[in-house]
Amino acid sequence: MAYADQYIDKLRKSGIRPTKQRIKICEVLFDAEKTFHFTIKELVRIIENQANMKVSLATVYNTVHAFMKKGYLKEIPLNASQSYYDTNVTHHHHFFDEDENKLIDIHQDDVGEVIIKRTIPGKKIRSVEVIAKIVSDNQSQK
Amino acid sequence: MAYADQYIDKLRKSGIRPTKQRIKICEVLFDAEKTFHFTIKELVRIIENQANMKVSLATVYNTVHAFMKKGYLKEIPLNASQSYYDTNVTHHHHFFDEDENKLIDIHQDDVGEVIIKRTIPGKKIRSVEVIAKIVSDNQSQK
DNA sequence: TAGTAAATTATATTTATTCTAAACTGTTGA
DNA sequence: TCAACAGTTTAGAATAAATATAATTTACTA
Ligand SMILES: [Mn+2]
Ligand SMILES: [Mn+2]
Ligand SMILES: [Zn+2]
Ligand SMILES: [Zn+2]
Repeated sequence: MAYADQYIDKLRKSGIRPTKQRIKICEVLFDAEKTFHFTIKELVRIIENQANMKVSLATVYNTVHAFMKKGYLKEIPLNASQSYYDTNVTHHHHFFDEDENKLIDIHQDDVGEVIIKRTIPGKKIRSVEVIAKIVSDNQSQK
Repeated sequence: MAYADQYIDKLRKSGIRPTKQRIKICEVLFDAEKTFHFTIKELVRIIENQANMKVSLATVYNTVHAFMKKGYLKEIPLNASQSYYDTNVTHHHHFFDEDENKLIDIHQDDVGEVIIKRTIPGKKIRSVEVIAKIVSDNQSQK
C-alpha cells in the first residue's frame, strides 16, 4: 500500500483514472524491484491470490493495453499461444528458459553490439532484439 | 509437378505417407527457390488459388506440424495472434517488416557474432535468434 | 452532490488452433 | 490382385486467448 499514492499520481499524470483495479495492478506489476515478466493468466492469478482482489479479465486486458500504450509495459513475442508482457521497457534482450517457460532479462550491456551487415532499401531498423533459448544443462547429474 | 516424385521420396523416407495433399503442400512450400515464410491462413489460400486444390484446414495444420517434427519447417515466434512458419530451417535471423507484416531472412553470416556476457547456472544456450523490426524510412518523400 | 464521461463487469463474440470420430486411402503381404 | 489394416483426411465440434458489447458502477468536476 505504501506506493499507492505514487501510482495514483502516475496514473493521473498519464491521463488514466486511478481506479482501485488499476492501482492494484500497478502494485502487482511495479512494486517488485526486479523486472516482471508475465502472461495475462498469471497476472490474474496473482491479483486474486497475492492481492486478494477480484478484477475482471476484461479489465486486466484493458489495463495492460493502456499501460502498453503509455509505455509502461512491453509485449514480448515468444510463443504463439499467449502473449508475454514485460515491466522492463528499456532496450534489452532475453533468455527464455524452455524448462520453466520463463523469461530472464539480459541487460543491453551484457550483449555485444549486434551488427547486421545488411539493409533493406527504403526501410530502417526500429529495434533489434535477441532471444536466447536455454535449457537445463544435464551434463553429469551427480 | 516436376518435383512430385522427389517429394514422394522425401516423404516416404521420412516415414510419412505421400498423400496427394502432402505432395501439393510440398510443392507450394519447397518448389520456391527462396525461403518461404507463411502463416497457416496464407498457406491455405495459396493451396486453394495457386494450386487449385481443396485441402482441409485440419490437414494443413497436421502436415505443417508433421513437417516441423521432421525438421522441414521451423516456427517463428513473432506475434501472439498467429504463428509464422519458415522453410529455412538453418540457423538464421530475421527482419520483420512491420508495414507489410512480412519476415525477411538474414543469413547467419550477415550478423556479427552475438556475444552474451552472461550465463545462467545449470542452463545452456540452445539457440540465439535476432529479430530486427523494420519500418518504412520516410525521411524525405520527394 | 448532481451530472457526465470514463471504467468495470459479465457475457457474448471472434479467431487461431486442436480435437474427434467417421469416411477414405496408401501399403503390404497372401 | 486385393483384402485388411493402419494411417490420413475431413467436417465439424471443442478449446482458449483475445476482443467486443452493453449495462452498471465509479470517478471527476462544477
Ligand atoms: Mn500453437
Ligand atoms: Mn494483443
Ligand atoms: Zn524483459
Ligand atoms: Zn527465415
